[in-house]
Amino acid sequence: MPELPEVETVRRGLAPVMEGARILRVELRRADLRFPFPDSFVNRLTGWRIAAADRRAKYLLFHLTSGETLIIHLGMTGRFIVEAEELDGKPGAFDHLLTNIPAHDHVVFHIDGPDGVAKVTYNDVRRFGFMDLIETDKLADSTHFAEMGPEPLTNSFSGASLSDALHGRNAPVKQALLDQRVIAGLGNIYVCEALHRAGISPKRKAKSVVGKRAERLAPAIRDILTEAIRAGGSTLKDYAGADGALGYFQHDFKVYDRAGQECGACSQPIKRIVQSGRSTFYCSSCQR
DNA sequence: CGATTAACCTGGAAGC
DNA sequence: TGCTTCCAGGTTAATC
Repeated sequence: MPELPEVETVRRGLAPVMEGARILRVELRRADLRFPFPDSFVNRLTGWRIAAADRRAKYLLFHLTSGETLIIHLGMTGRFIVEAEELDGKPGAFDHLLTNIPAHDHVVFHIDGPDGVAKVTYNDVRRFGFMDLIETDKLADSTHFAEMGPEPLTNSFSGASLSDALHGRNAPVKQALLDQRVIAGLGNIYVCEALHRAGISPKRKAKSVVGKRAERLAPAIRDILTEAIRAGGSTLKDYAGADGALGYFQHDFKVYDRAGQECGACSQPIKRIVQSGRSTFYCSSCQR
C-alpha cells in the first residue's frame, strides 16, 4: 500500500506495537521478495529491540538497538497483519481481526512488545516489496536514500525548492513528480490529485513549473498528503487485517480513477491519458 | 545526462 | 462457464 500517506498510516499503526519490542524470532519463508534478503537477515534481527518506527518517503525504518535499521518497502501490495500470540491457548486480542490469512505471508516477526507477545506478518502478493538492513549511521548515504529528494512535509520543501528540482527537465511534470529524486514519497494517486488542486496540466513541461505555478504546486502537494494522512490513506482494495491502513481518502479523490465523471470544480468530464505507461487523470479545463 | 520501455509478479475485473 | 486481455498504489535495468 504504497504512497507516502499509506506508508505513514502503516507506521502509525505499527509503532505502538513495535516500538520497544524485542524480536524473539523471525520466520523467513523465502529467500527474496523483489530483491534477496540481506545476508544473515534472521540472525541480525533476532534478540534485538526495536527502538523506533520511522519513515522516509515510502520506506518504513525500524531502528534496532544493534545499530542497524530494518528497511522495509511495501512495493505495490505489501501489508502487515498484527495478531496477539496465543502462548497459552487463550484467544488473542486481535483474533477478531483474523479472517483467512492468504498464501503470501513471506516474513513473520514474533515480538515481545508493550502489549505482550505478538506476531507481525508481512504479506505481499506481488512481491514488489523488499527488506534491507543498513547501519543506522549510514542510512542517508545508502543506495536507497543517497539521491532521494526532500520530504514534502518538511520545511526544506517549498515552491522555490520544487522549481529548482524541476529545472531543466523537459519531461511532463507528471512524470517528474513521480521521480523520487525530485520529491520523495509521491506516487500516481497523489501526483494526479496535487496537479489538479494546483490547476496544472500533467502534460506541462516540468521546467515550466516555476514562479506562481510552483508556489501553488508545493502547498497543493503538502495539503493533499496531510489530508490523506489524516484520513488514514487511501484503500483501493479492502484488506482484512490489522495493518492500520483502512483509509478513506479514496472518497476524496477529485480526479484519480474518475475518468468520464464530472470535475467537481467545472463539471467537465475527467480525462484519462497514459504517460510513460501509467494512467494520468486530470481535468483539461481546470488544469493548464 | 535525460527520457522511454520493458520487466519484475499475482490476481481481479472486463470482454468475448 | 471459461478463456483472454487489460489493469493495478512501485521501482529498476536496459535501451535510445
